[in-house]
Amino acid sequence: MIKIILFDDNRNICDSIGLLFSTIDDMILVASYHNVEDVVDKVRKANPDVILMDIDMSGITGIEAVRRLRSKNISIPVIMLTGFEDADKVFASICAGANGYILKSANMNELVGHIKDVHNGGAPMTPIIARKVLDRFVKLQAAPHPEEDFNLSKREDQVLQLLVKGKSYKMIAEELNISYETVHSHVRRIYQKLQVNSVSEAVSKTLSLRFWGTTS
Amino acid sequence: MIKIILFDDNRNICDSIGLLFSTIDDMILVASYHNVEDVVDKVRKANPDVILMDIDMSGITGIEAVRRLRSKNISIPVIMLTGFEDADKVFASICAGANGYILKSANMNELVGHIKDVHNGGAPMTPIIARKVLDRFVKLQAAPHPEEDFNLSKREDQVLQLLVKGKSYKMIAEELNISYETVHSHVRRIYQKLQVNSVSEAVSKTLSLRFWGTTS
DNA sequence: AAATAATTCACCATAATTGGTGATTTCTGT
DNA sequence: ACAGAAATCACCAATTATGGTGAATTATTT
Repeated sequence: MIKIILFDDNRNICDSIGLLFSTIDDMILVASYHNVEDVVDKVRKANPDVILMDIDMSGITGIEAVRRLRSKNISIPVIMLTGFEDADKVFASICAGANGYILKSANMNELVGHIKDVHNGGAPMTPIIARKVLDRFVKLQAAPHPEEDFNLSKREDQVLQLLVKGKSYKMIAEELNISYETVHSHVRRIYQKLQVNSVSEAVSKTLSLRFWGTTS
Repeated sequence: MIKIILFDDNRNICDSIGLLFSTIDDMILVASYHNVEDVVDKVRKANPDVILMDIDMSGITGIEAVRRLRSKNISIPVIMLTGFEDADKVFASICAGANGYILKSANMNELVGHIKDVHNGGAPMTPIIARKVLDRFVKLQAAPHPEEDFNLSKREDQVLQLLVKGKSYKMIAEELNISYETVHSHVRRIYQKLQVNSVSEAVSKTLSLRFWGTTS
C-alpha cells in the first residue's frame, strides 16, 4: 500500500485526485492540504511514501516546500504538478530536489504509473519537459574549444590543452617533440591572447569556458 | 505516416521491430541496417521522420553515428535503444544530440508512443534514466566544493579556490592576511590530498570535479 | 610573388613554485 | 585536561615559470 499526501490550492484538483485514489487498490491518499504552511510537520505526521505537490501555490510555493523538506533530510519522493510546462519552475524544482514532473492535465491513469515510478526511484516526466531539461543539459556540457574564442592557432591550442592537463613546459616539449623554448614561446602568445599571466589563470579560463560557456 | 529507419546489429531486435511496424497503421519501417557505415548517406537516402539507433554497436557506435548526423546538420529525431541503463553512454548520447532513450527490453507498445513523442519534439525516456540525468543535472548546478571530496580543511579549501582563480601565493597571502610561507604550507597539503604536484593539475582537478562530479 | 601568420629556437634575468624539515599556537572533540 | 587536527610561520635548495628581445624557417593567404 502506497501512502500519498497531496498539496494543492485548487480544490477541484484535490477532489478529483481524492476520487482517483478511492478507486485504486494499492494506493491511499492519507492527507491533502490547500497550502504548504508547516509542510515539514505535516509530512512527518502523515509519513507518506509519495508526495504530490503543486508547483505554484499562493504564499509558499511548492518549490520552496520541497527545498524545506530536503533541507530537513526528508527524502520522500515528490512529484510536482505543473499547471503548464514552465521550464524555469521545473528547473528550480529539480534543483530543489523534486523527483517527478507531470502536467495537471495529464489523465489520472498516468498519475498512478508515475507514482509507482517515483516509488521505485525513477523520475517520471513528460517528454516535452524532458526535452527542455536535456536542452539545458547539453548547453551545460557543450565544450567549446578556446581555440575559436581566442583565435588560438592549432599548436597553441595543443599546448593549452596539455597545460590544462597539468603538464609542465618540459613535459609538453617532450610530448610535442619541440624544444622547451618553443613551448615557452607558445605559452607567451597564449597568455597574450587569453589575457592572463599564469598557467592557473589560463587553465581556469579554459575550463570555465568549456563548462559554462563563459569566463565571467 | 511516420517513416522510420533502424540501426541495430542484433538481428532479433530488427526482426521484432520490423514485425511491430507491419501492424501499425500510421508508421512504416523504410529501412533497417546492422551497422552504421555511411550513416549520413543512408539517412539522407531514406529521409525518415524518426531514427531508431542501437546505442552500442560493434565498429562505429550509435553515439558516434548521432554525432556524425548532427555534424551534417541532420536534425531528424533519434531514439537510442539502450541495452541496459548505462548512464555514461546515455550522457554521451545526449551530448551527441540524441532525443529519446529507451530500453530494448521495453515492450513494443511503448516504443510506438515514444516515436510519437520524439516526432512531436519531446524527449521520451524511462523514469530511471531520467532520474540519472536529473542527478547529474543537479550536480552541475550545485557546484560542489572539493572540500568534501578530498577532506580539505576550511583554510585549504579557501586557498584552493583562490588558486583556481589564478592568484599567486603572494596574492593569496595578502588576501587571507597570512604569510607567504603559510600559503606555501597549505598548498603542500592540498597537493598531497589531491594527489597532484602543480597548480594547473589542482585547478584542473577541482574544476573537473565541480563540473562532471568526477576527475577521471 | 609578396605579405602575413604560424612555428620554431635561443639567451638572459627575474619571479614564482615546489619539496623538505621543523616548529609553535590555536581549535576541537572527548 | 588531553590528544589530535588545523593553522600558522620559517629556512633552504632546486626546479619551473614568466617576460623581454630577437630571429630563422615554414605555411597560408592575397
